[in-house]
Amino acid sequence: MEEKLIPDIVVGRLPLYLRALQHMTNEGRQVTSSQELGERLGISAAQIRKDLSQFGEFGKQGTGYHIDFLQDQIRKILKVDRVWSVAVVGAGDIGSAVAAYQGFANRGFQVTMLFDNSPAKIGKKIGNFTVLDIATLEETIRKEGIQVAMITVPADQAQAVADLLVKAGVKAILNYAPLSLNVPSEVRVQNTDPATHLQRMTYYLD
Amino acid sequence: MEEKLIPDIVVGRLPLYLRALQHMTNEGRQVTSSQELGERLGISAAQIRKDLSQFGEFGKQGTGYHIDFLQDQIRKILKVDRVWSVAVVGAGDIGSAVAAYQGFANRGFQVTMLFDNSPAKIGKKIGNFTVLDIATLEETIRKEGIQVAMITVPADQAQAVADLLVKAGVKAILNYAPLSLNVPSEVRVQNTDPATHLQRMTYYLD
DNA sequence: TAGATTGTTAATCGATTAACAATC
DNA sequence: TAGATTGTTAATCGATTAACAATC
Repeated sequence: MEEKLIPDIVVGRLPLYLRALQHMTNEGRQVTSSQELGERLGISAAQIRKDLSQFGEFGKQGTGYHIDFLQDQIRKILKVDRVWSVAVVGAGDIGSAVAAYQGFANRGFQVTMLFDNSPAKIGKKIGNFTVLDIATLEETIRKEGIQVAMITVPADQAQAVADLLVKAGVKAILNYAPLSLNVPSEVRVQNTDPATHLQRMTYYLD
Repeated sequence: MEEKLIPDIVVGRLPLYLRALQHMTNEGRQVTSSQELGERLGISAAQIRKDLSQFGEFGKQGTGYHIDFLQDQIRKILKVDRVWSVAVVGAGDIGSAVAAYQGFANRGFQVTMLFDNSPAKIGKKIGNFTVLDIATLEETIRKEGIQVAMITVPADQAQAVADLLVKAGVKAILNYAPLSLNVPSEVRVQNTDPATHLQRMTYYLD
């Protein structure tokens, strides 16, 4: 049923559109246009229309887009019209922070497990989570059918954790460790490394 | 002295090259090639050579690149051959975690200040930091000449904080709040929103 | 109707890759 | 020397933008 091949760069912009639309809903807005969306996001109106047109016709000439309707459509496209269970591996500062993060609500995700390998942490409470033993990760994740995980362990353990997650059936990994993970091509990885992000900006400073 | 205009997408890959080279150094390696780097990073060898050639000739035919030398060159290009002072605004879970993050060492950054607006936090110790009053932000950042900051406040306060940082002279912002910031064109922003990253991957799941 | 804005096509622009002479 | 790998050019590929007929 997936007819067309959509460029990944287009898929990558949809979450930004969705976020802006949710923001507009919070402001009590009903209708928007490609131009307004573009101004908010720093993206051209033509590009937004082109991106959306890959998936269907969601607007009306002369009027624009109904915000609620477009939101629903993008949620379906991105498959965040449901709640994905997320496992967090690594109960350090970052892992604890993302496990407690309030920002996943209404965006399609709920952290349901927090793993670590440290005997000092296993079994202890961190926020609402009881830290689980990483030795039980594969079995637990497979049993629950979890497909989404975040890696928040130190760099030297991240690849081993990734291997374990892949073995357990995880198909999408958000990696906070500062290195490039090696995974099979059917597994998606997104990296978020604060030093890398900052280094990308210092080039432009004096 | 900046002769050529370098595409931002090229600048964005340099931190990845640098990270891989640092990793190789840790493994005790001396020499690498565009092919090896490419395999590690999932980038074509041709692209790596092309990217590097924008800045100079760093390799030798038949041999490849001296890792230490190339690292030094990229550090200079990215201006991380020095240590940038970084201000963190927002002393919640995420702000506290990035303020304590060990991964900035040797990558050009040191968090030196942690701000918040909550009377319950101001003056208290969080890790090695005494939380500073956001009311003093502009003056303090300007006096110290800080150009790099991270925003880790809730979404509804992020734009106001960004405005304040820009007024204080900050030129590079790493934004953890889930919204698009509006800043003048001379200020760089990088966004990192876990829900957005995850939504970019669920499209490919079943 | 007049004005606004979509969806789409064609044109432009930019990025990636392939190929190879140069040379270590 | 023979083999390897660079830096660079030209070709290819893909993404963005401009423009406009369709139509609400």
